[in-house]
Amino acid sequence: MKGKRVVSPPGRTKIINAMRELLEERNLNSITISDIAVTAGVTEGLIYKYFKDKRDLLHYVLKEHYEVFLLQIKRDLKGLEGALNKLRKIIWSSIERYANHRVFARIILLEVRNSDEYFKSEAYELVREFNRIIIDIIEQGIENSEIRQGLSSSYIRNAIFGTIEHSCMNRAIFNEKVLTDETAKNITELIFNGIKP
Amino acid sequence: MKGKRVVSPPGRTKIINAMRELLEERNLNSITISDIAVTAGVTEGLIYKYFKDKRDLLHYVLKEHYEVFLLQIKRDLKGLEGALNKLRKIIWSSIERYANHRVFARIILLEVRNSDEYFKSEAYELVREFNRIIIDIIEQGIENSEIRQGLSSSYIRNAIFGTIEHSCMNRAIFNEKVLTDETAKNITELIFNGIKP
DNA sequence: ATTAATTGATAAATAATATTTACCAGGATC
DNA sequence: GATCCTGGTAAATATTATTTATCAATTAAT
Repeated sequence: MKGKRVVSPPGRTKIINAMRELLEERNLNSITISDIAVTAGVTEGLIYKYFKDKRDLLHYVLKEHYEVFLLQIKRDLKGLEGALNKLRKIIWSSIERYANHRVFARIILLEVRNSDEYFKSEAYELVREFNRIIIDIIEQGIENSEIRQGLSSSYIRNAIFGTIEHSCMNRAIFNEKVLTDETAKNITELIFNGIKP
Repeated sequence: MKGKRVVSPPGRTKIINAMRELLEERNLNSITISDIAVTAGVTEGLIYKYFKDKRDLLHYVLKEHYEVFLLQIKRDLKGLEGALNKLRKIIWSSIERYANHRVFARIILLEVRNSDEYFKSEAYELVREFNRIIIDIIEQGIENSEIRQGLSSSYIRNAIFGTIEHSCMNRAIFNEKVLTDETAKNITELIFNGIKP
């Protein structure tokens, strides 16, 4: 019954899991192809069977993470009314994601943005999709006067995500705990005060 | 007359300049030791005479940049009164720095934070010094009621620098122009609204 | 002034990593 | 039963980073 390619071959799965496992503790640069192969229990060559190179694998891991994140975000927004309510939810959910998934935080905050290939990757496509969702909400908020006019939507987005990312950076770098609720509350309050009409 | 080690040997200077030149256009990962040596017109071995490895050289380049940045910031603050006035100046100066120095922006926003050695480097020491200056100003602002209470100083700092960094990220990545004055104005307005009592 | 140390630099060897290639075994296919 | 995918291996090769041995020109010391 199972379609054309529902399950990925065992070796491939082991490689992906090995990469995740290694990224939990170390940064990309210190992880070698050989490390990945040993951790996965496969041969180095197999990695190149399924991925172009180390970064390609990295982008794939990010893509998987981002897919579930985006799905969660979309579900979170269902049934909510009002731009600010939606933004509040997105802020909380984003922080919660970084707080509970160090690998996700590390990849996106520290590892991908310094390579050209990332911006051609499927993972980046998902990031852009998320970005469009945010921008739409902000513009809707400006339209119905929940958010004051005169500030371009991209500044507001930068403020929201810049603040979130900075607040979660030490989580990614030093494995410091992030208090999701408190952080979300403070950031939301600060930003909402800043953008209210 | 010249002191113990005022001038660095020509080869060393050429290496540092080569690294700066290459970082103007490409990311660290795509720059090889050989690239640096060729650009500098020296042999590869010489690089290891003066620097532990590629990252050590990167940190040195950042340190040089940060020294002049910090000096400028300190001068900027002279004669200013009031926490908000000082913060406004720091925001403008930081944006201006990123806007006019792509190498500086690239190194600090994209290249260093994913390695452990960075956090032991002299460059990072300077970053911490800057950070202390900011935190002091914010706390002083809270004390004399220019800034409202109840928000911890580190949240405010995260908001300020997260927003700035996010706003300058596309400058570092895609070499997009940053409109310093406009960006500074918008960010300042947004943040100050967010933190006023 | 002559020798010894230090300094700035090179060229070549070695080590570490990444990547490609050739090959193999076990199904599915026909 | 021959053929052809598929998932996989092992070994060769390429690329990049790093170390070592050496040298000429100063500088310092006798």
